[in-house]
Amino acid sequence: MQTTPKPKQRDAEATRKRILAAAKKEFAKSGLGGARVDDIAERANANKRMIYHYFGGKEDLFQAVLEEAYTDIRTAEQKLDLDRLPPREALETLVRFTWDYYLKNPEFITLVNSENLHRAKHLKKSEVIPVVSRRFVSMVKTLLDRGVAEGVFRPGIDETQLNITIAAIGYYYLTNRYTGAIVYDRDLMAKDALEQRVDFNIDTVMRLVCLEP
Amino acid sequence: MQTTPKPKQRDAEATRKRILAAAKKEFAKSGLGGARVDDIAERANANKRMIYHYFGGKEDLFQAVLEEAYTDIRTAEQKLDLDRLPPREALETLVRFTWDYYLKNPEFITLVNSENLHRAKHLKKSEVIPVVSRRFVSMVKTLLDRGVAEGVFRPGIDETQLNITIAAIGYYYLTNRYTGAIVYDRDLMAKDALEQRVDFNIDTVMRLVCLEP
Amino acid sequence: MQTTPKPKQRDAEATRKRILAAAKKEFAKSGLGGARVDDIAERANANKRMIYHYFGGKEDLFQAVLEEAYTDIRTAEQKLDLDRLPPREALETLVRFTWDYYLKNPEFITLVNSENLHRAKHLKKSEVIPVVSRRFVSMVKTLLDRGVAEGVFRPGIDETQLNITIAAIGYYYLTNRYTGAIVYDRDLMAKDALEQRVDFNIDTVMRLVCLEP
Amino acid sequence: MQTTPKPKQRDAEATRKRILAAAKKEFAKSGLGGARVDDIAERANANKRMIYHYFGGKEDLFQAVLEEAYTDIRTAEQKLDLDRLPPREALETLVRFTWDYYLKNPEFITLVNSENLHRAKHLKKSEVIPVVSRRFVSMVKTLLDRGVAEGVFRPGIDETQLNITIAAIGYYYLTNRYTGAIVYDRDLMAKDALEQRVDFNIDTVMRLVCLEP
DNA sequence: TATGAATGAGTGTTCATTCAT
DNA sequence: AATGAATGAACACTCATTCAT
Repeated sequence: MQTTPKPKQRDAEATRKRILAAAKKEFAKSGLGGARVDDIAERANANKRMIYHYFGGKEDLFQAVLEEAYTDIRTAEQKLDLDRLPPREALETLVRFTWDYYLKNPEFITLVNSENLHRAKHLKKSEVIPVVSRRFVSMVKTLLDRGVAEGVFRPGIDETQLNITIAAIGYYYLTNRYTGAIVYDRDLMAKDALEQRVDFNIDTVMRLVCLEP
Repeated sequence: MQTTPKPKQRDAEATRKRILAAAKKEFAKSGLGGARVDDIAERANANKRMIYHYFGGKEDLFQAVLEEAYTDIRTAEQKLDLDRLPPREALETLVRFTWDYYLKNPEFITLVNSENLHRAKHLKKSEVIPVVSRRFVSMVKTLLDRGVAEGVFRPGIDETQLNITIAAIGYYYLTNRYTGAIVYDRDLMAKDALEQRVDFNIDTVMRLVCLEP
Repeated sequence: MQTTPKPKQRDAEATRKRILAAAKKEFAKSGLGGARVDDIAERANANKRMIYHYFGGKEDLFQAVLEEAYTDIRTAEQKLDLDRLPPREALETLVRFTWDYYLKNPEFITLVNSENLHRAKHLKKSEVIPVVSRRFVSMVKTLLDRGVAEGVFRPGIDETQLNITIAAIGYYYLTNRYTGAIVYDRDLMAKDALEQRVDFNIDTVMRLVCLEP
Repeated sequence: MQTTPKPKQRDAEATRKRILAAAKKEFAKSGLGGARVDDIAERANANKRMIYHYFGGKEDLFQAVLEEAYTDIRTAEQKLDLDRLPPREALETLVRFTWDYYLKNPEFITLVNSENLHRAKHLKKSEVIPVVSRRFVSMVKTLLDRGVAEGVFRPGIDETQLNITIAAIGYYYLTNRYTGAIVYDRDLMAKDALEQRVDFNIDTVMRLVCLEP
């Protein structure tokens, strides 16, 4: 297993971060139940005992990983600064960003799947998730309102339904790429396949939202 | 735990079916790694040894469950008999069916997620999956061609991309309903929410595929 | 560690008994917290897993051991058949029996100490203990009443206080024999020391209970 | 957990005392094996490292606690100044004191039990215990001799047997109060129960020792 | 076909203790 | 003197699987 080097000794914050990063990878690879505390410690180049020292236990560590994962994507979305773009460009930017983010951060998808297998038990306990989520939803709501006001978006589109659809068409393709490769007998991760998919998704959303696609 | 009654003694086929049904529930609830062989045996009202007798082991049992799950949905799709309907009705029927099937068979989604966590390891070994999959893909391909020929569908739509999108917009909503409830601060499983979603999905697909939505 | 031979293979009841006997020794030697499940399994010549199979867990096993220990001493007391003896002989018999039992069954004392360290948590859950205890107390009560009626015992002696004192003067001597040996600078377990003690205890109780000691 | 305030920084002796007091409570609550070094440090409001600095280790700390506990009770006994009282009053005073001391210092009993579980391993290493013990035994011996000389005590009573009995009838009642409450189906720690017991104990000893009880 | 006892490798977690500052 | 990060051995307990009947 790939391990992160221990930069200096006795650096509490660094150890904590190494554990968190290692845990993200292991949880993404094997899920909450399948991940092994030993493996996380080994990958983090840390003593297993430190996991309990810093996080309390495996599930608390999983919650910390989840919170970080959600905070990261929500932060990146805010940085898109959609307000500066015309509605159509902003919408396309969001769809493409969502796709790219899932593609470059495959752990996010697996972590979310794992959390849903456990019925969002850990997310429910989180205090930070509702905060960042609200900001995200209102960002899209603002965009929709602006597009309607400017006469380019259809009115009456629910921002939650749209959010879910934008996520769904990228997320599903990637999370189910292994079974999908067999069912559709295709290499879904080939370069052209990925480009074809993101174009298809942008087209799907544009036709759904815009008055003149 | 709910157990299935043992109807008569020494009924080989019945025992096999009870085990399969129990395994589907347990695997759906906890994933491949999280499901317990003991629990499956208990739920099936069968001796644990029988699982090894009939299926070989936990992973073989999982493969059998998966194959059945895929065969079931593919069989149900064929029964839709889309050929008898005009293209637009056929397409809407397919979208609605997909949604309803996921809703009524929530195990399917969790099983597929679990299999993707394991990179389709078991599906790869299956001989029946490619057969039923091909039939499904060609069914949609036929529908698309028919719609184009009749001048109601846009030409050039890839049947795999469409299939994936139809699945995605239902599947994602349901598999991520627990985290979704928190992120969007809504009861995604309320009756109106479900109705609203299927309508939204049909609208999405119609706008994507039809020339005059 | 001394292990009990495994007489025949696949004898459920025998395995259960071997585990129970081994557990009694280990719990007596090290207390509930100090005893090791591995050591119990090894001593019982059984697989560790069997402990969980038959008893559920370490604490349940401890409770089973305790219940057996209490039932054993209470059963032995009933076999004294004090009713057939004149009151004074019966009383002396009881005091001597109590001493001898503690001496020959040193685990009993350590188990009870351990249970008291845990505030009788396990005894509280037991259903059998109250039953056998009541029978024991009423046995002594009957004896006291008979002695008073026959004019040989002082009236007004509380049977619980007497029971506790009879137990105390033997139990304390034996449970504290290690620190006692240092404090009193004597070998408290030498043959004469033991004989001297039981005589002293009988004398103590006789002077306490009888009208003419 | 209740912590002792840290009065000033860098007060070596105070830190040592806080640790000792905290250790006594934790060892009394959970025994030597069950007590946690972390908990002791936390309760003492001291750094865990200090325990090793001042005492060497957990077992050395336990020995220090034990030595203090024995020294305390022996010192308190000396303060009774039994020589100033007539023999019968002196004896009653001793019995009552022993009871009261156990009642007010319940840690003493649990510590002694714990030490006996470990076969007096730590007491054996102590140099102070034999000294204070000898003084205690000779105090009672002197009392017995005086009583005999004054014609109020029976001659020939062994001071060690008497000491053990005086301790036993109080100690056993209190250390086994949890199991006792279940066996005798009584609240052994109720105010009247305690008063009744000390009276019973004094009566027991008086009848044992005095010529005319 | 069916049963339930038995197994050994592993799980997350806890512990007393030591190291570096 | 004092701190808190770090360690490795152990701990109770669990698991899929096999054996004996």
